Amino acid sequence: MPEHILVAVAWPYANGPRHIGHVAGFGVPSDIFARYQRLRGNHVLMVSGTDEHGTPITIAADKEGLTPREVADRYNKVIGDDLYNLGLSYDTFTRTTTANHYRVTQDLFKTLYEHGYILRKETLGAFSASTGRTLPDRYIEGTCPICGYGEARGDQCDNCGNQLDPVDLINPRSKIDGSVPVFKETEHFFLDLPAFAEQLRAWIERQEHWRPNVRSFSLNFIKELKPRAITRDLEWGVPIPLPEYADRDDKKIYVWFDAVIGYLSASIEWAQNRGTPDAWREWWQNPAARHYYFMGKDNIVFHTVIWPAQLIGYGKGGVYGGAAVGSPYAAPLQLPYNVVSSEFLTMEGKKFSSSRGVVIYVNDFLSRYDPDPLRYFLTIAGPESQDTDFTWAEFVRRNNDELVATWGNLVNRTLTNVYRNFGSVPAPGSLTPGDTALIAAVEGGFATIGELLDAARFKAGLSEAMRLAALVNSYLSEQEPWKVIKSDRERAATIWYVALRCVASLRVIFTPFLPFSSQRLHEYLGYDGYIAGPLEFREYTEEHGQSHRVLTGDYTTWVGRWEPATLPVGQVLREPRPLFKKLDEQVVEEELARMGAG
RNA sequence: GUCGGGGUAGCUCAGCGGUAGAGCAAACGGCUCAUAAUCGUUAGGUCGCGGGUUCGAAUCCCGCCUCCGACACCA
Repeated sequence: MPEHILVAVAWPYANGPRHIGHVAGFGVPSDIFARYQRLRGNHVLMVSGTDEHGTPITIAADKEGLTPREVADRYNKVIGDDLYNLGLSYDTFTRTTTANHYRVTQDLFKTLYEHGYILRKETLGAFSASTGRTLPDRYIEGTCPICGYGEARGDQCDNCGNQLDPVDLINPRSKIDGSVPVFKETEHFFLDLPAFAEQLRAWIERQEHWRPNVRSFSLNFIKELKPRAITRDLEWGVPIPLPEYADRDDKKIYVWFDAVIGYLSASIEWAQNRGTPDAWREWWQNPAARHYYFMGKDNIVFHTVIWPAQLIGYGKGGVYGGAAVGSPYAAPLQLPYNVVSSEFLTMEGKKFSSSRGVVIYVNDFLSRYDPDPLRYFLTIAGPESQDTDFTWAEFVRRNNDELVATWGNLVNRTLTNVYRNFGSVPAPGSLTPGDTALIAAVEGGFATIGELLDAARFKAGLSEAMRLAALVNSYLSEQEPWKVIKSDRERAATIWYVALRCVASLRVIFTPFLPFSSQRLHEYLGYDGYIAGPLEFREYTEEHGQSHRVLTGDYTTWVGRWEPATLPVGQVLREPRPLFKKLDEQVVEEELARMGAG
């Protein structure tokens, strides 16, 4: 029976282009998972969007002489294009500046406030004397009151490591323009996390299927919960939905509070856009639905503690918590089923840093290389369970010696031989025990690799798929059908049939990992339709007349099934071409020189 | 500083209580259908250091060295 699976992907922040470390953490793993679940026949809803509020966007806007909205527009487009070009199959990739998102965010805020889970408190905040804007602690520097270090930050001294309060800095100044900050009392709203501590602890303890680091980190985190500020003195954000703040433009909901709500608001938008406004409830109010969240390790507590607290506190309240007329679903909004966090990717041994030129942007990468080799590398050598290193030498090697040599070559030698000698799927004679053993081994991959993907073990899944491909190469070397065909055409036809049938099944197995090349293989083998087709952008206009672009696709028409391929004898093959390109070793030096120059 | 995660073959990584693994690189051999691709064999590690628990530890515990993260207004 098909299940409802929500694939909730971290929202990339729209203050600049994203680098390959970002998509390694949230993008590629979530897409492998979603594509696999669709092949299984499950009802997948994969949502995300660009995260467009917060101080870093306003700072980027000041720097570039633009409005925050213009910055968000620019990078929403860049990031959306990147995800499209990588083949990340979102059902809805939207943005946090839609009217829909504002509406949902304000409903959650208002409902939590009415339920008593949002507290008001006066705090001392730092403001820039020149612009009047809030200065986040980390944008203030001065002399450390403890060790005397001259360039301590407002939140922490990098010299002695002590946590600081910006009020205590000697000679504080703004890191942005050098002016002396002004400190004044300001009211803020706090999410009462301690109120949820016991429920959260009990809930997290039950999640034994979570990765151990995610679970223990979260349990540790909730030992010392304090109310957490969810508003900021900032003009760029979702307005606070209380009458006394209706006319004020200096205080907004904090970006983190609204960004996680995006998972819900994007689901609602998806349902609205396809003309079935209540369809999102099949995922959010269906107790049997499972929600998987994908993100980098820096985001864990937002998804295991803060967002669940928001959902628990919202309960069955508000506009979206209750039952819809005629809907069979009335349960409270679903909590995460699994929170899959990745570690970090480093670059030639160093931490990514755009300011220091240690960076490879997705769009730059894809302007010179194909998406599947990048997806391959980020899966087989990605930061799934620990930090891993990207080097150009390793990328070229993985591409040439693994992807091209093992899988690409198996496909190419099989298709080329069959196409040339038979033109269509040859009729096999009787199969030997060796033939059936190979077929059984490859087809067993649907069970073993399926289990690995269900458990979000993508690296192990892809390794196993590669092992199966190598098995078929080994079979061909042993059987030598190119020799056999000279004396026994029927036996040669049988060998090629066996190899081709294995390739046809591997085509399905590789689809979640390598959708672009799998689609081409699908066509070469003579199949019709999409096993992994194109994505599309659609433009939607909201009630206030503003429109925005959504990345989506018509995935229900795709034809793949996560099961051994049927390969009809006589199916006519299309002329094959190599699936992947071998890269020249020179690429390594060129890319390193490019990075040095940038 | 506090908390957490790493340190395993030349390289990149898996294993996480029961005789040390994979891929690549290296050496040798086979094949020549295939993008000079492939297949087989061999070699290669006192599993960061020092203690401890255990019949038995890379795997659990303690200490140390080292690298990397998180630590509320950095998404």
